[in-house]
Amino acid sequence: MTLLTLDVETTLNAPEAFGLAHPMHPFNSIVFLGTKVSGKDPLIFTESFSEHLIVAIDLNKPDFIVGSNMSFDLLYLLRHTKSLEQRKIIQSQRLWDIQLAEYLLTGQQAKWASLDEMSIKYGLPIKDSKVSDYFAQGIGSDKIDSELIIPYLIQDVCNTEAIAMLQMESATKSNQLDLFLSQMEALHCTTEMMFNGLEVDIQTFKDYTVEVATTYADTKVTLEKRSVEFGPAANAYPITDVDSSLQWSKLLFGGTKKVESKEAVGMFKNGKVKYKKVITLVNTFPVSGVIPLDAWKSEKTGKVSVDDKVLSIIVDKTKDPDIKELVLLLQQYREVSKQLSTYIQGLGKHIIEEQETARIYGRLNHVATSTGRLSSASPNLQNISNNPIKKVFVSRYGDDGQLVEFDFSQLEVAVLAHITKDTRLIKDITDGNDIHSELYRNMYGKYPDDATRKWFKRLTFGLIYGAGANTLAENAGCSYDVAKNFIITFYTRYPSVKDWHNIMAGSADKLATYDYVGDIHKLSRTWRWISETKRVYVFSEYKSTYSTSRDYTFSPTELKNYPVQGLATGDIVPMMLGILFRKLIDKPGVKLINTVHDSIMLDVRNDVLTETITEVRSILNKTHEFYEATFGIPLALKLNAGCKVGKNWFELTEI
DNA sequence: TCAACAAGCGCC
DNA sequence: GGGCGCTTGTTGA
Repeated sequence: MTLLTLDVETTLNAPEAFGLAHPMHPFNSIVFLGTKVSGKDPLIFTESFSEHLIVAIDLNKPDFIVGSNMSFDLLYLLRHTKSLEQRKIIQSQRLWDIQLAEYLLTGQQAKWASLDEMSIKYGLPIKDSKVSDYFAQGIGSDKIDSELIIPYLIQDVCNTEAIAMLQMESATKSNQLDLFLSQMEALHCTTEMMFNGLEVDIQTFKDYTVEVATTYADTKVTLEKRSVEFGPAANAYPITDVDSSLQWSKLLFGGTKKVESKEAVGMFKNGKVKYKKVITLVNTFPVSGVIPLDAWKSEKTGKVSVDDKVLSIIVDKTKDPDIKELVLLLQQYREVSKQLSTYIQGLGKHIIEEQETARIYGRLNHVATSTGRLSSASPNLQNISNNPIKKVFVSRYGDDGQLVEFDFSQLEVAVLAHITKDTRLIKDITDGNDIHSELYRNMYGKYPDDATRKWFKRLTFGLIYGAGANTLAENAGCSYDVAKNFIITFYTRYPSVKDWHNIMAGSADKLATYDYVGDIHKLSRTWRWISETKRVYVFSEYKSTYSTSRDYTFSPTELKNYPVQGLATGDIVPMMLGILFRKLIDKPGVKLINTVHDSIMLDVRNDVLTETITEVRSILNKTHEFYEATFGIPLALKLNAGCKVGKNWFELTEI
């Protein structure tokens, strides 16, 4: 086994808003590259970084390139390459990221494990903190004495290599290598996506900014005016900040306000009365006229929620037209304010303009979630509103290209069918039956219309996520009896789903053990469950909300959902990301640019559009074959992917 | 003054 | 009901 371990030290020149070390920022570059080949001494390079790496690959033919949080290093190295050929050599290698490996080995418990943390765990010497202190102060490697940084870098690569060796041994023992290798391929893919970034149309962005900012300003002024004018009761809580949910709660549902008054406490020698400022708490009048449910009250603060759901209930129930108008206005304000601050200003901060391009380079994280899903940050490109803001994301090829989005159809339901092996659910999905409509018919004897189906879907998803009848009713806005009846209908139609839910709950209770923290055992138990892909899930007991016989219980929702979410969007989608990466990386005019849980987005030049869509579709429709080839287990049903194409992310049409 | 927490809300 | 990340206001050291 030959490992080629690497670590880069870089400048920290990007503006604060980007994160000083942003690997795609033009102000940043590598200062030192440290490499180590198994059995040899480490080497330090101060120039021609990618060339040196390529020479090392060529000479040593490593089995793996090893690093910690490798996408960081790889993005720098890819940026430093001078040709596509050089990039291909780096990207042809297999990877072993010790941070990702640690995350998988610990059942997603070690999130963002640092090299220091791992060094301690694996019994290795940890480094002097002087260099880390400089980094913490925003001083880049170019400004640090190389006498100081070189030993630091050498120790890093040595520890990284040693950790990788121990992890490989461990992963082999636990039979997890298939999963690890698949996940490392996915890491290559997401690194490529981060490298490519998303092209932004600056003019569209500016126009949309003006539009939303205007609406925002108008709405805010009106809302402020109305909230001040408003006062059927003299002691209603005064709104001084329309962004404060606390103030709205006190206005709508009552609370306390501080009232300042003067109190005579005696007399000065000159005969004047001596006063003291006194602050008294006064109860304020609840203007909404709606009695809040206990469920709306925060457990920790006792505050009554004024989220959108509660506001809608007030709008429905209130008899006072002024209240209704005020609350509707608040809902409008909340919406436009979210758009402006999170999406317009938030995205704007991340645009990097260079020569002819304007791009957003977000981060796709592999070590952030409990289920193995990917997450996205800086900015989060997985929660962009489905509204015209998405028009700003366009093809980098301009009029000569299109954005293409592939979506797995009802992925989590299909994966539930696979896990539970429920024959009816497998048949429904395979035959293309709409499970929501079928369940509705089972319950009511007829098929639903479109609006009814849309409402009814919430019940299906709620159940898959593990909700009980109470929460189901609350969330879907139906009676407890309807929710209860739905659960019976679902479990009757798909009995193996019921069995599996019961088995998970029963096994957790039966097989859980008390872990030790130091030498004291924890009050709550832990259950480690290993999936067929050998991904480990860790379930812990929580303090019961209800007063049951036991103080701590497992969350049934976690037990029901982790395995489904994990297999679907933690194992299967990343596996396909890795496969697509290998198939598409050599193709001119095709760029992998983003993934949102069950979807994969490409930027494609028009001259290769048709062939690319045909190829990707055919690959994704063979997901079951890749699954069996990767994990040695047949998938109980075929997965299907849809495809949408368009000039921008908002205007995509199904093809 | 700053960091942590809470509320709220966007996506799958 | 599950999983995230970002923005704003609040709170408390």
